[in-house]
Amino acid sequence: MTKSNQSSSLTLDKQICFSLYSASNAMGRAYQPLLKKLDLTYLQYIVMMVLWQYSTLNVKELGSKVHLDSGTLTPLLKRLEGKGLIIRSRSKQDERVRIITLTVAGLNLQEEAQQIPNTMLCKSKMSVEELNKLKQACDLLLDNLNNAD
Amino acid sequence: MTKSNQSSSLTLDKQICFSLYSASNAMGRAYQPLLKKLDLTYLQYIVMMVLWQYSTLNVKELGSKVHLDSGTLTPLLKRLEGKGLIIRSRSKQDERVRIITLTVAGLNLQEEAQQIPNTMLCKSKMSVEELNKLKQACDLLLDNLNNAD
DNA sequence: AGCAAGTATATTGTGCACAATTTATTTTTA
DNA sequence: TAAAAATAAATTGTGCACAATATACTTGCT
Repeated sequence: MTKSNQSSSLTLDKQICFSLYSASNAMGRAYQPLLKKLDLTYLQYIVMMVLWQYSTLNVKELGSKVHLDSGTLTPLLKRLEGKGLIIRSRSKQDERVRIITLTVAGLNLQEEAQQIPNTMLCKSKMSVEELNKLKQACDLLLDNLNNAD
Repeated sequence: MTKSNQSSSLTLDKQICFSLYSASNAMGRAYQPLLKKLDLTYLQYIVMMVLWQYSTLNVKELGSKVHLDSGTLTPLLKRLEGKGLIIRSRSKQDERVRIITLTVAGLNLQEEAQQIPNTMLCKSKMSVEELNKLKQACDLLLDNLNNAD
């Protein structure tokens, strides 16, 4: 009576999460040469994208959109401020709240980013249909894990 | 003639890669309470899993299995050695090569990890079929990005 | 043999992620 | 209205990821 070689055995090739993790790392590496031209990291690019869409947000609103907290965002936002892409001001109504606003330079950077999604689509060598199925599965998993029992 | 609201517009909800990235982060967070009992991080758990399967490997072989290089693995392996789970010896034939071997304590840890895959399966609230499709899509994407033009 | 090229691992430096704690401010409630 | 609870953001400390470089050793070439 042995426990090995069952369906849930501890071998790397059966680990769904490890495939997810490796694909996510590979994705980050694939973005890097494209983002180098904009002098952004992947997460900085994501945060800029949120700001291109919403113009102004506080740290909590931003964090809920990107699923990250101030421990990650505060130093990142300081770096974006250092590059002159955003301004970190405080709310007059509630002094606890940091308001993040795009600068003109930050807004103008959007133009340089226009080609990135299509370039990444090509790199993936997958169809839009396949990728959308992948996205839906990831979104479902994220939801299920975040709303745990 | 505006560029906004095209199919490849720069909005977060259309980013497949961001869903992948967020799901991968959420996965790591979900593992953490389970791995805390073994005093392992997610990547340490993955490396131990490879060693439970192969018993002994050098850094390059290990790196090719987990898709990571010595910059990530060397400090991680030193930590596992510090916990008494592995031994980092050198090859007699080729002094450049580090040979990683399980200790008895490292081998015995496998038993405590047996329930983790099933616990994670429950947390995902997804079917094995859905998860396998997700895994296949991730594996394909990883392959396509790694074997770039 | 001697040296150039190649290989395996280690090191360095930057930037996430995240848990845990702290600080500052606001709101609630006794 | 003063203390308690709640909230927003910042800080601290650990451990990845990864590019770039360095070190040490081995192999191939002449």
